[in-house]
Amino acid sequence: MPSTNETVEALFAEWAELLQLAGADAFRVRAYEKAARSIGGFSKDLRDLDDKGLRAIPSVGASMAARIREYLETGTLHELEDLREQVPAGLREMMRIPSLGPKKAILLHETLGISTVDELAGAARDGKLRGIKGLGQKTEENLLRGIQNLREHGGRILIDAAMDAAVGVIEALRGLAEVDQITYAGSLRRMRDTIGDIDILVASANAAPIMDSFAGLSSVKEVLAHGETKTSVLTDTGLQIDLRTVPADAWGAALIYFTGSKSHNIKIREIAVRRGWKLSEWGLFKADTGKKIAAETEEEVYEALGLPWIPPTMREDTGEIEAAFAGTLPTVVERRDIRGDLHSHTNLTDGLAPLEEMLAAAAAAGYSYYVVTDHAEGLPMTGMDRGKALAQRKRIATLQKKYPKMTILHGSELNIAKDGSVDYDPAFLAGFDLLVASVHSMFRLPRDEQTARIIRAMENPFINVIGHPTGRLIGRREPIDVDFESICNAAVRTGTALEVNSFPDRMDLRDEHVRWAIERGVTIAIDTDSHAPKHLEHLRFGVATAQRGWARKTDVLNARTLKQLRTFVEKKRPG
DNA sequence: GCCGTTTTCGGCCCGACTGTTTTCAGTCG
Repeated sequence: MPSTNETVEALFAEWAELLQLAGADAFRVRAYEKAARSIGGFSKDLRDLDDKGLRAIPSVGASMAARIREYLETGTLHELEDLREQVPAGLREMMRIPSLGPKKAILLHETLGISTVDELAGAARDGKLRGIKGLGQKTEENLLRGIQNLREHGGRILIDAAMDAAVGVIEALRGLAEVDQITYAGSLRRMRDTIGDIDILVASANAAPIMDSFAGLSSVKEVLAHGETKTSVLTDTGLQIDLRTVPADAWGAALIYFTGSKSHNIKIREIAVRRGWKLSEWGLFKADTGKKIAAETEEEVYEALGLPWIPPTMREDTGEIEAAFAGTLPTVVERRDIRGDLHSHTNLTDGLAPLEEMLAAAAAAGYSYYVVTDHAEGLPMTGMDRGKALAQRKRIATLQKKYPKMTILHGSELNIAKDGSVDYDPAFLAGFDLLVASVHSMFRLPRDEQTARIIRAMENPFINVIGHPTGRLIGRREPIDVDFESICNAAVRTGTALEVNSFPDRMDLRDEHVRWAIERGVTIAIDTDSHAPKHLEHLRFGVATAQRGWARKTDVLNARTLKQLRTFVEKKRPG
């Protein structure tokens, strides 16, 4: 469900790339990039803003505001259309190849007439790149390898796979005598829902042996760069891992730098520059004398800049720096705030483990309550029926005796039909403690129908949580098309929570939706949708997604006590 | 193209590494 803001963000980002390829001034390009990000992260719908409101968006001036207005009124951007005519679309595609930026793309286009990735691959194979100034044999090899890798792996991986790879490297290197500290940084530390490459940071006074060990790991297929403080490799699964080393006394500055995001870093560096300082991965220094001001910990560096420590998940330059200065940076929800899971399965339906094992895992996680929500009769493939549901409820009552500290609740994940109705009748629904309802089919309904369908489900007094609200499967299925604003309003009006599903290929709601939702007063539920005991560990991804959406503990239904949770359910039910 | 506890014009983040250079441009994060 691309919102207007997301659509305009994508258009401006494309505009920035096309400007680069048209040879425009670099600062002008950056202005478009900044505006794109700023619009994408803005919490009000562009359609609801007048010209003054548009210009209040950071990095949007008179010119950008006029263009946004043009798009809102005509559905098109005539200058962008002109640029598209001027610059072959294939050149943008070519810039996805590592080591190929706008300058080389232009050079290849102007000298050889190359305007697609395929043409480039052909030209490189035929040796046609030789002899062009600035391009040698090595460049030719790198481009061919880059194209192959792009075709085989095509970009980003899910966060759990990235985490496994990062932890693997860390475990392999942690034991080296030269390693003082080691951790992952980059988009993995910020917990974006997909990860492009992995950044590992090491504190050490003697980097060379670490670099060599890293380059020699058995999973390394190819060493892309091997310098004194930085080594980049490609693993056998096509994943790029960058290792950087810094002295221990620069750890904090380096961690900030390598955690990013890039735009967050740029903004705090600008703050440093305005004070006559210079911030880099080596520390915060006085620009004139080079005297060190701070470097050892993240807290010290932020404090020197006049800022509180900002959680990595919030470092996206979507207003966190301004909020930090104003003292309004929210204290975001933490893993330890979560008291239970509201969405889980067993092998009674499509889970992989029996009830006993799921409960044991939940108790081990320290939960004070846990809701078992197997699918309902509306999904025939699961073979569920009312008798089985009631039998499960009985078993739960028996098993409850084993868990004095954890209350086991009986729920179900209902299926939302095309018209918004769900499984079972009200009398049967009333027998459950808590109910999740989710879309499992008809993902391509028109926006009006899809929105009405979800809202009707929320109006059902027995439904407490909408599971994976947009239905996306990252890389495999687009989110359903709904009017998210209306969904949020209905969620607040009906007392229904929207789920942040922690499953790595869902992450749904996603970060931006969470931010929109909580700004509108929506209660969210951070669930794992576990189908096996080990899936309970995915909770941290959901918590991180909620943090990325600036959710506080008070915004989260399952950060509340059991009594408060029951009140939330009872308040909606009739009678 | 944006923006202003220096400014409505003249700035705009910083450093590592590669490749093809013989002093640096391009790319990346």
